[in-house]
Amino acid sequence: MQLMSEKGAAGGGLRERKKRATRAALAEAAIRLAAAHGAEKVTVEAISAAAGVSVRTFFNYFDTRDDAYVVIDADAGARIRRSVLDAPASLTPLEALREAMAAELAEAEQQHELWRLHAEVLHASPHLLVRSLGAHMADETLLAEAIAARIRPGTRTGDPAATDEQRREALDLYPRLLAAVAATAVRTSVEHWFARQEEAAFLDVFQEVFDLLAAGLPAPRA
Amino acid sequence: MQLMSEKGAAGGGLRERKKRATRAALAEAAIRLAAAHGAEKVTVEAISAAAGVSVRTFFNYFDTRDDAYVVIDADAGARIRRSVLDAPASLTPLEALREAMAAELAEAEQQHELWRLHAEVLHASPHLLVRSLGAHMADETLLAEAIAARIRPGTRTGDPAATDEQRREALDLYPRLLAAVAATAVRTSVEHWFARQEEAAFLDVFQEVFDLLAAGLPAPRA
DNA sequence: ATGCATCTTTGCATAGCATGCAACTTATGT
DNA sequence: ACATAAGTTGCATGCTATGCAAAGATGCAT
Repeated sequence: MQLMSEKGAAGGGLRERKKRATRAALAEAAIRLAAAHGAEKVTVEAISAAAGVSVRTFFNYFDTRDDAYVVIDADAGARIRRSVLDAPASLTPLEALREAMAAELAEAEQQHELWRLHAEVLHASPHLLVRSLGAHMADETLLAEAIAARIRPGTRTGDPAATDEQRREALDLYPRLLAAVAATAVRTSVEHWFARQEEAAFLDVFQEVFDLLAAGLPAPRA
Repeated sequence: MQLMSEKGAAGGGLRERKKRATRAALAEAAIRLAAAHGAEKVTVEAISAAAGVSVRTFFNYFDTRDDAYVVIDADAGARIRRSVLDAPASLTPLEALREAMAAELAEAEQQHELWRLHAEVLHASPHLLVRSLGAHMADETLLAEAIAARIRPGTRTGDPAATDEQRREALDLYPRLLAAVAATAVRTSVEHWFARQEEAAFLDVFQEVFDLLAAGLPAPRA
């Protein structure tokens, strides 16, 4: 019995592959239609038709229409957490976080077309940007756990039996704040970069944000 | 001609007062019903009936059902902005922000019952917490503008002719980040306080969060 | 007070989102 | 090949949300 199925990989039986294909087809159809006609104008019926499944099946994969717009890579959070845990001990938690997220974002930027379409769609309707935040909030709690585990190696992390409620209550203020601020850093970086694309590369903006945070948000040249 | 009508005050004609009353009645009915039966189980019909208006009228006041849950005090943002602008020049932007928000939160905490019901409802369904963030995001842009104006007094703020798009593009990274981080600070404080209500008063948690931010999120006792 | 202009509320019609259920089709394991 | 489990589909249903036009309430000038 292999330990495989990191569940983001390509393996699995025909069934799993088909499911992933269907989900991907729905997500991509949703984004392309949204980019073309505006997110609010696209009906679930249109998305389903473009992906070649019934409307009912769409709702087997996504709880709401908007979920199809915002869930890009369901495994990114897990990779970031592992990266935080595995980072050299010489790094501060904030530095480890910066490295982990920078690596992930650099990879995301490779898939240029989809990343760009996503940015466009989300930017076009703030409503979706908010949902995107929401999609990352469960991740945020898990990330806070990983940070806590890094600081205090005794802490157990990734316990599947724990409810979100329990996770939240067990957390100290510091890891919680760090995770929240990191998510905010990403969001702010994306917004600023998108507003001024000509002036700066995305990863540079991201680094500058973390520099500001590490410096305690000092008042700029008064 | 008085300078009055800070539009949160009690003044105004009968029409305005009635409108505010209706809106308040809807918001309060929504929160009470949500606290009692669960936010998702409450229909717009029930909220409208409890407030004594028609369903259609509900949608004249709120774009979506969930908006009724999250919009507590529509003028809080404006007060914070003014407070930031009026703060003594000796304070850093971060300090001015902390003072402004602490004052506002202290007042909110006075209205104990509603504040508490809100916290409960939002905490019970993360979905709404997300929408709450969204409701504050427009405010966030305005706040970033106010911060920019405080730093560079030449900057115009509160121009009603500017679109959100224009506002966003004009902003520097620093004020944008500061506004975003401040909003995150509030959210994190509320979450942590709610998870451990016995252990610490809310405003103390809030102060600690800002201390951590001002110190550059240093690694805790390793 | 009377009448007019403006704003607000309301019911009705309509479209789209979302869920439960039962029937049907397709993989998987033996 | 067979039985079981998993996935898909259509149908019925309820709720959210918007446009429109009629009716009601308010503000204002005379």
